[in-house]
Amino acid sequence: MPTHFTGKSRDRSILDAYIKLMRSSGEVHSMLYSVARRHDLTPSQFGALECLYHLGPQNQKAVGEKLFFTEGNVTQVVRNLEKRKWIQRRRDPDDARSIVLYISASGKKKIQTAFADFLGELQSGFSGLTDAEIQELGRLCRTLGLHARKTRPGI
Amino acid sequence: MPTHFTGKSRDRSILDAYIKLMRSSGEVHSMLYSVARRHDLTPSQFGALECLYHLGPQNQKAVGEKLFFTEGNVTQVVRNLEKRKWIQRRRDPDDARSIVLYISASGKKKIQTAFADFLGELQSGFSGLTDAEIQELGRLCRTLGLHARKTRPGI
DNA sequence: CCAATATGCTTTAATGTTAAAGTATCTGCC
DNA sequence: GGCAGATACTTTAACATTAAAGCATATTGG
Repeated sequence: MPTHFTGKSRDRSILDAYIKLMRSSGEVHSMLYSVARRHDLTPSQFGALECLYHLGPQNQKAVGEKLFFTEGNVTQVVRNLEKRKWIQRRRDPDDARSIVLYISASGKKKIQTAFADFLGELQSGFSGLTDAEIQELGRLCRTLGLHARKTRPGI
Repeated sequence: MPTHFTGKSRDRSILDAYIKLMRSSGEVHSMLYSVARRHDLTPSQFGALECLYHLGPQNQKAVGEKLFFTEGNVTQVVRNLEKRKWIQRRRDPDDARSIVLYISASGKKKIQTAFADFLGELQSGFSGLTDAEIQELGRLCRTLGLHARKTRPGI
């Protein structure tokens, strides 16, 4: 959202930072999109596989929360991953409502390759920043994210 | 994309910053989403109206580039805005291929209200950061965005 | 124990987005 | 002038996402 808003100084800084935040995250998302595409995945599938790969088996609810999916969306993404044999779904013996997701051997292989590819792209993307700047960016985003979440109505 | 990746130090910083960037931008996008929804707009419609409001009449191509829409998507968003009488579309007399978009009086009113609402949310979201931090965040995002874009294949 | 409510997931319909192919117009080069 | 390629937009089909309603199972309070 480009803007020529001319208001109070802090408001201008906020809008400016907002635009740059959304632009940069958009660019980075484009990277993920093109990497995922190259490996025959959607960004959502990539995220879900990565989540199961690095964090271990979890139920759909947990995956959905981590990736900001809506409930119905998790069902869809997970169904497609199962169709491709990259994950397995098993009823949780302790809670019959819940379905636990396990990444398969082929799923691991798929995400390992795709993830390495993505990391390579990220390295290029972040190449203009020093280590200290990268950490500072992380810190600022974290603070922003927490406040934004707290502020959001209905959560 | 949450991760427990354990690799080289810089890689870890990059992935950590990446996650926080995407989380915070996601939260901020949720703000836009809920504000837009409250005003009976989609985020895309909000963006397009804001663009025409603050930057003046432009053709569809220009709007699409600024908002990262695909061509087909611009057509759709703009058609819906015209249906609601918030914009007008006029052939460019100097280039018959091009259609220039003008925001209408009711469109202005709509975006003024919605934009003020959104700015209020942004102020809350950024309330945890000092002016200097906000500017630093903007600077870091800008650098990242430029590098990421340059890096992206096929642009 | 039972009823009321909450939770985890699925289904559905509406909508948004994308990529690719198509149409009309313009520009540059011979 | 006229052809070849570029440009601005539209259309289409496939797919992703959302909200809302529905279903089965768990949990809580009487």
